[in-house]
Amino acid sequence: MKNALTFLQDHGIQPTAQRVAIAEAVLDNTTHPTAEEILVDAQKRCAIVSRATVYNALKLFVEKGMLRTQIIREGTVVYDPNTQNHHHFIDEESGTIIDIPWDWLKVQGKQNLEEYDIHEYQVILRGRKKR
Amino acid sequence: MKNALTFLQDHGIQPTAQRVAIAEAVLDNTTHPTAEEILVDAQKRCAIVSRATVYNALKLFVEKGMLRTQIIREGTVVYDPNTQNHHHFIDEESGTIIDIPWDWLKVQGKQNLEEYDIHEYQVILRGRKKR
DNA sequence: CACGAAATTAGAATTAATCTAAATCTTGAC
DNA sequence: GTCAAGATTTAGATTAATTCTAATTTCGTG
Ligand SMILES: [Mn+2]
Ligand SMILES: [Mn+2]
Ligand SMILES: [Zn+2]
Ligand SMILES: [Zn+2]
Repeated sequence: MKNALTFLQDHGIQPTAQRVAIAEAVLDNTTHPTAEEILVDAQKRCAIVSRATVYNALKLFVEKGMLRTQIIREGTVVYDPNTQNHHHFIDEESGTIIDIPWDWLKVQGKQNLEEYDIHEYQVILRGRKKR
Repeated sequence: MKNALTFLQDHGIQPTAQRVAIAEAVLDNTTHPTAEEILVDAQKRCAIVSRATVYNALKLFVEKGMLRTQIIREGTVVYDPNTQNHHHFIDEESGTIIDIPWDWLKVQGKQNLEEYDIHEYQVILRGRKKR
């Protein structure tokens, strides 16, 4: 369980009440929430937080490397507190996005991509989670 | 070079002038165009085509298996006439999306995903194309 | 030709995200 | 302690992708 206040300070971010509430809403959240979902959660943490502030703060958190965005859902960006390399499984029934540990999968054949300078990659899997 | 008229008929789609223009705009287009880009292209092919018809037709083409959508660009869906399994490389400078042949890469370790029923997957690579 | 179904359309509506410009905090220099 | 400069927050306007609506046009068939 990450301490939001410490986490903000460690990333050189001025910790305001709003930013702490937003950080708490997203840092331990493994569901890959949208900005709107983070807004709703942050507002429950008894702070006065506007939509604009949530967008501003999330953009800042991404710039500072606290979070990443993932382009994985149609129509909306999702935020990911897992900044390590990892893959994603998307449940086609529910839309749930699940982290897959980096070392569960091995991608071979990248020597075929000599003309490409690869900065990062991931496997995106779609299907149904059993049971 | 695919014949748009024949292609529509083969997929059981009534070939109207608008649909032919839209199909011509997208079928040989390897750039992963957006609906808006397809609209502009289709309108050049001297047909009267509205934005609503482009969205209607693209949705139909996807339902009929002529095209796929890819969730790969922020803020907008892109259309892909390549319906075979393949991977994608995204040039971070230009935003260009490039098809990577399926057999260039091998994903190993899927036995770690026994709890998941995988319907499809792809590798998404980001970086810079050299030269 | 006539008629019902299919297709097309302009524009309204919806939604995610960004922008604007004013109000409110912080902070550090004095 | 005071206060200006800069940082932060905000409501509401704006933009952009997409969908919806309801009216019009076109098509296929008898
Ligand atoms: Mn979500
Ligand atoms: Mn494009
Ligand atoms: Zn993730
Ligand atoms: Zn493709």
